[in-house]
Amino acid sequence: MDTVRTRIAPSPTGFPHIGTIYQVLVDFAFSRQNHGQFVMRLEDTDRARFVEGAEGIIYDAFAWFGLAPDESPKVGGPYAPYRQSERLPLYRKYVDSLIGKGYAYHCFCTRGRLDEMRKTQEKNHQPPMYDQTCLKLTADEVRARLKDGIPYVIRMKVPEHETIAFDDLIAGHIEFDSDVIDHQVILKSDGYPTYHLAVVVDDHLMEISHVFRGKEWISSTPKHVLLYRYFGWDMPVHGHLPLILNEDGKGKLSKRHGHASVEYYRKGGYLPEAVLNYLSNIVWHHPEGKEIYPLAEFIRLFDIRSIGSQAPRFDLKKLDWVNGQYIRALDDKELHERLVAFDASIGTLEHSLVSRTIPLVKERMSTLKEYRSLAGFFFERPKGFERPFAADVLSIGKKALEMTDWDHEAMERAVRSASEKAGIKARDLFMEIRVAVTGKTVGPPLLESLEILGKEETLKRLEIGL
RNA sequence: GGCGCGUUCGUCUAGUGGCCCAGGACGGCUGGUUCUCAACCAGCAAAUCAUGGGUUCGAAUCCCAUACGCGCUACCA
Repeated sequence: MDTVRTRIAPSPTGFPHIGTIYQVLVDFAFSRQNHGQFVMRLEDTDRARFVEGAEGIIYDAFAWFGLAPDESPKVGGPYAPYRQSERLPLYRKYVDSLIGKGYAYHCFCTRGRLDEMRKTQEKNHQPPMYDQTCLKLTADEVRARLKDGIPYVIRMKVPEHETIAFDDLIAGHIEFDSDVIDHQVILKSDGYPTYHLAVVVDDHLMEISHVFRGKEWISSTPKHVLLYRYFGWDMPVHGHLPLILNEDGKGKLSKRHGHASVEYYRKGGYLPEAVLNYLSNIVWHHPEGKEIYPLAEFIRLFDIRSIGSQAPRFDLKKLDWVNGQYIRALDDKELHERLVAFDASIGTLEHSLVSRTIPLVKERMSTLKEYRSLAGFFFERPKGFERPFAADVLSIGKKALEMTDWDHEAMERAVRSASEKAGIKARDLFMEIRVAVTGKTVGPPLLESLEILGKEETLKRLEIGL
């Protein structure tokens, strides 16, 4: 069997989309499962949408998830260059061969004419497609226009009344009537190829064996089938992944929604392995019904053919749960390191103090971001209080704590006996102390927290409360 | 409008003709451990398997139609 080679081809148009990572996960896992390579190619043919610096951000994102490509513009590889903008002469050469074989032609139609044409088609309830005006041009007419310097694009021809079929690894057998396939532009007037030409040429030249991409591409695939046929090349196996929908199920996960961007998860305190695990659950179902499993297990067990075809919604609540599971599975030392890596300001806090707070807040966190709100009171006095407190009750607590040894078991005995003596519920007394010391009505176990806070600081805060 | 794909609890799903009066997870609710929250444990509610027709002794599972949803329909990817 030939080597398995998968590829991701992002466009440098901004922060990477979580859908890209979802694809990378499949590419990566499939290539590892089959002892192949995973390639990254930069699809920077759209100069209008190009964003400076986006390429670096893409590497960062991949690295954060631990899904680094084996070949890329950055690390190079035997099929360089991996940036499409550096492969322009190549596309030109293949386009010329297509023209030579009569599978593509020059089109001199202006944007204005094209827009006009589409408008009329829409008005007449016809499918908006190129009307093939320039297909009728004679060789001499083409030569003359070229000589006059009239701008042009190259379009691919499409046979009439033919069924174009392909077998999709995920979606199964798909057929299209060639009459609904447009004479797609394959080379733009600026000399850049469109996606359709570039993807076919590059996937072939880079010896990509398996193409995984979102299902939105399925309607374009017949064009690619045709192109492979025109070139006389074998087509790689294609697998179209189900789209991920927005939380409300209306439309595919879009950049309008903040959580479509990888940045959202990084800044939100999510662990990359948890996000990957969640993404794995979207694309695949564990045979034992497990929902939490490491990437290695996904790579070992997942079956590309078992992927469903329906588009799931993105469920942030479930991601939070998965993330919480991963946080709780971390040992305290590792969680500490992760917190510092996530938020450098946590690294400036007293190290041993942070260490002691971690066991208390760990099971209360679903994201790293929550550490600050959960443990903030250890490091600074509350700036406000969620509710006022009863001074008389509080003074009972203060007296009890003043006289006790400073370990939480002794403190508990002291607080309980004080509340009994005063005829108030212990839980009410706990609550008053909690609000005065932490500013909040909920939080980590009170007495253990006070033990860490220290007697002096605790009493000082109670004093202020009175 | 055309073409393509899809439709099982609120959400993600298991399920490929009898083992399903449909199982699991998230979320919700109730109770327990407990100083609160969280966590953990126990339990509850929640799907006439989109609808209508077939096929079959038997259908969530196969076929057809309808409805709805999503995707594509650019010199964007």
